[in-house]
Amino acid sequence: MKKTKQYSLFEDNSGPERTPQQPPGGKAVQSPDKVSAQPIAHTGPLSELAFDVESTGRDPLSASVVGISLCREKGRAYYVPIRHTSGPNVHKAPNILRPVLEDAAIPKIGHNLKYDILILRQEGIRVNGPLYDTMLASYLLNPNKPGHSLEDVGVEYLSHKKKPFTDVLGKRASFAEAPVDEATLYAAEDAELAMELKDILFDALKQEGLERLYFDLEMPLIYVLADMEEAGVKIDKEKIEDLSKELDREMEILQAGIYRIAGEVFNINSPKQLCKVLFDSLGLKPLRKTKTGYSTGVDVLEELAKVHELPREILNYRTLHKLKTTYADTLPKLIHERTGRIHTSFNQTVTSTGRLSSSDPNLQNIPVRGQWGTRIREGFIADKGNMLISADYSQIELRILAHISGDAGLIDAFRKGIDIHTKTAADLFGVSGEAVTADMRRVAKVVNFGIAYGMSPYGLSEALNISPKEAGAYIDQYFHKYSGVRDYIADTVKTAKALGHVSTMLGRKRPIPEINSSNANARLQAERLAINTPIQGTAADLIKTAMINTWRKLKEQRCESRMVLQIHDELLFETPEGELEKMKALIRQEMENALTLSVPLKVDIGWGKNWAEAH
DNA sequence: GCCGTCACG
DNA sequence: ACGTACGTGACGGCA
Repeated sequence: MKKTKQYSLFEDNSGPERTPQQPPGGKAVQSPDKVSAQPIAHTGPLSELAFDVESTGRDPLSASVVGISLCREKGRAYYVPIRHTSGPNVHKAPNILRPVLEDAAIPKIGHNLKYDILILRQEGIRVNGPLYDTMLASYLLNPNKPGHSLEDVGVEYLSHKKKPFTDVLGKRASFAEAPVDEATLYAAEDAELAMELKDILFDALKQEGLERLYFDLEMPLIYVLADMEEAGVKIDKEKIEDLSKELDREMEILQAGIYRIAGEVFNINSPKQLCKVLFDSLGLKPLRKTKTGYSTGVDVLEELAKVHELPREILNYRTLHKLKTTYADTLPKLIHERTGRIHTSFNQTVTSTGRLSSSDPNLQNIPVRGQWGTRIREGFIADKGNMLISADYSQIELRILAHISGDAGLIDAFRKGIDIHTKTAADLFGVSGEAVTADMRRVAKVVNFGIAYGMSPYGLSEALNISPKEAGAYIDQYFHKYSGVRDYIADTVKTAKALGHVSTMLGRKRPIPEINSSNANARLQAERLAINTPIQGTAADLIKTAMINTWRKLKEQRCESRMVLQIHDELLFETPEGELEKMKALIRQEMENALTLSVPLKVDIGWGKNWAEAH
């Protein structure tokens, strides 16, 4: 269907006519200081539009739009000031841009579009349509890179160094205070750069077979993540603050005990001072070194706890300190003044495997273990009249291992719904399923996890506190019983050596540069990455697919339920109580059928007034 | 700004 | 002989 709608972006000519400036050297960045100054879409349908938003502040839920830079063809970028000037056009600008940005038929080009989308929502503009995000394109082309800023990508693909932001900012408090002509030169550069990068990067995506992954998965996910970030999650401020005080009292007691046992007062949080106390004053044996001294990590202190009472108390203190400083003290301060909720950022271009990450704050590492973990999760609550639903994939990585390895025994076990750790234990110890003891199952569970990480006999021996020889025997027995897994690992490493990269089920690629290294350690490390990445990455592909499908269903069916968090194999929803039953069925349907594997997918669903109940 | 440590999957 | 399980982010200490 051919698009017939036409836009005259700046047909409102109520402002004074102005001749666009042509900067020296003919650099085609033009600087109208009024919205009406320069029509850039005066004829014909707009086939695509690169844009970039300049805003006040870094919080996309509070920042206002200072101006929007636009580019519809290479070499002609414009800046539309919105907060820079006063006058009749200032308030019209968003209204003139809205029909273009909201038109689902017009593709939008930009770098980190989720951010611009969220800021534009503060102006009441809801961006729609296909998104060509150059940051995501760069990420898919090489997820190993440490960063994908517009600066990074511009330098790599166009050898283009951006004008430093500090140049335009100078000593000014905000971009909005910069003279419009200066602001234009800076702002329009971003839109133009994204426009230029788009063709290069999207040609490369096609070349690399990453187009489907981009257009079917990562691009639609932008809208899902924007909604999740905007929704945020509610916490019970008083409950968490009370918890902080309680943790403080507990820590006081532990601290006093530690000083008494140690016979001196010192900073328990200083590994350096702790080393002096443990290894000098008390004369305990250091078990392991770090780059800077002796290790006081949890495994060392666990071992030392067998011969002295202090290490156990240090561990207890550290647990409370961690929970207090990272969660109990911090979360209440992050409640957004406008929404009353906590809003994380889901980062789509960070991990090497395809997973998301969460930051500012990280809501993917909220404590779950122990009584204190439960207490903190009780502080994550549903809004009035709502419930939280937690839906998590059961044994997802092992199911994916079963699928991609094609191992007959593993596939058979999952198809029959057999407890996989019990089954592995029976195979490792040569007993029947009924004869598997709790301890045998514990060992099998560690082996199952280790397999997906490419573990060594030594690694397993450390995890199980057994000898490397025994550990090696378990591994040999595992591969004897699960020869499909053994062959998968061998094939994956071989393929990685030949191609220099590994792939997930949906074609996501991760370069493994050290796979043929002459340095044995680097090579072995690379082999572990090669083994693990297709598993972890396919799990990421799967849950991202489920997120998009579920989100679309929620829209289609006009549900009020919202997806609020993703924690790698779990989705958290906030649901009006009246939608609870419908949602449980919908979520299960979408998550269990997101991809078709040779084994069934199983999703465990819980619900409640808070995250502890729902989990 | 790095390091060690530890919260999560 | 070697170091030793995959992926993250945030905190306090210290230079």
